[in-house]
Amino acid sequence: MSDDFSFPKARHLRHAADFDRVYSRKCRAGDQHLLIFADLSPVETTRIGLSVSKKHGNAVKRVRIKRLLREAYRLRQHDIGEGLDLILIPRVASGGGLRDYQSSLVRLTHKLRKRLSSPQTDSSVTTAEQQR
RNA sequence: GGAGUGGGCCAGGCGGUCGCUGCUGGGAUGGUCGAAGAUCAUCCCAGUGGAGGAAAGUCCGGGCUCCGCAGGACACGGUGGUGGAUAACGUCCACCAUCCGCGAGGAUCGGGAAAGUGCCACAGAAAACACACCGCCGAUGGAGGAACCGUGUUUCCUCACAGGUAAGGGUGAAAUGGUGCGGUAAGAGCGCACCGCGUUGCUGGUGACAGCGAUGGCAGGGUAAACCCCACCGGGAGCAAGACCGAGCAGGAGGGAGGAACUGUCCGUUCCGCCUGACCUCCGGGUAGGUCGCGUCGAGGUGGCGAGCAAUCGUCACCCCAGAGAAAUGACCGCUCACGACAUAACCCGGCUUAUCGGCCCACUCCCCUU
RNA sequence: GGCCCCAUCGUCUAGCCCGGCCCAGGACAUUGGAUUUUCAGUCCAAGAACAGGGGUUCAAAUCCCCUUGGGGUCA
Repeated sequence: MSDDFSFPKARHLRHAADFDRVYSRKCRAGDQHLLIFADLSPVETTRIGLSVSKKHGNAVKRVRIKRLLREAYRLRQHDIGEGLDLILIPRVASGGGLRDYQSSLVRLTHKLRKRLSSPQTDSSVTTAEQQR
């Protein structure tokens, strides 16, 4: 499993309802390259969504940032683990490369996972189920 | 060799590893159908395809879809030399006119201002109506005066009264053809020559128009990207169009006194109901969402031949060439070179405009040098 | 993706339709001065803009075209 770096469509966050759920959870973390919203996923896998505003430039520049973010997740997905829904928002003036996005992604998701797991009980999944 | 004009083409290349996506073939797991098997969903393997010359801006035109529509007129909007091309166009081609360039060539929203209306600041006598004003003249007529071998139908002077003129009038973007000669009291196309303009005839051309001739002394400022007139064109909205399926919630019709959970059954308990209707069946509209529209067939591409000056058209052969949907072409490494610009299809085409690192090719013009 | 609208001093705006008196007017703000023992207030004065480029015209903030930057709307 650890040598599988594929990134199929099931790992994309695709529906407006999913985006609204993650945004309304209001659990976010950021550094100079990225801002990440997170929530526990109703499915077993981790899914990511991308939001790149028009302030980043024309379509070529925005699509390039999305590709870098997907590539960063693809290469480091085993350091992140399963069961999260993430929305990645790049900072406007960061100018980050692939390595910047990789390190930011891993560090911020670990922080977010700890924060999502900490309230009340140990088992994060059952907590999420009870809340839902 | 230098300077330049017009047109066309390319848009880094090769290799390796990981990854995304459409299609085809094979396989695995699960669901549905009575089996063989079919079909759907997910995944794996192999093969194969995978952005642009502007994909951009959305400035025009068309296809396509829905809505509207007997016909006509008006309004509104657009186009604007002529002829052709085209599905159509505000596009393209050829030609004409005007302007620019020594030239190859380039530019032009290029109908009408002798249909009408409006506007033309400041300056200027006057801004479109021809005069008036300042001027010039005063030949002719008039008034006054002077001269004389001459007493006159004489000559000269003055006035600016009648009158004649449009040469000139600092301006202005623009002022009633221009230059020259003659002519006159002063002047004036008043006369003449050349140029410009109008009318008209002939010739050439499909036509815009051109050439030649005759004739008229001359019409008459600019602005229509001001209203307008003329000719031609145009129904409206747009794939988030539109078609199909369709949870949930609410609604309607019929049935209806029970229904649901704890539990497989009975008992029991709890909850929701008993005409202000729980629950069941059916119905239409249709939200979230999904499928199609949507890329195997097109105003399609490549090559040949033919028609045409060309745009383009005809014909023959071959080819199938992106199809996503929070949205696919990327990441890393190595080599190489001119060290890589602008910029990512979203229903599809034909154009225009704008952005752009550079490189290559063809045709032509001018200047210089050598043979 | 389609359709539509807007752009004027630091800010809010007038002028645009119908071109000229516009090197663009007003309010608030800023700066300087006067008044006042000082501050506030009041009065006087100054600076400061037609998004950019091209065209039509004698003349453009205004008319036409292109570009840039904002905004709205349609599931």
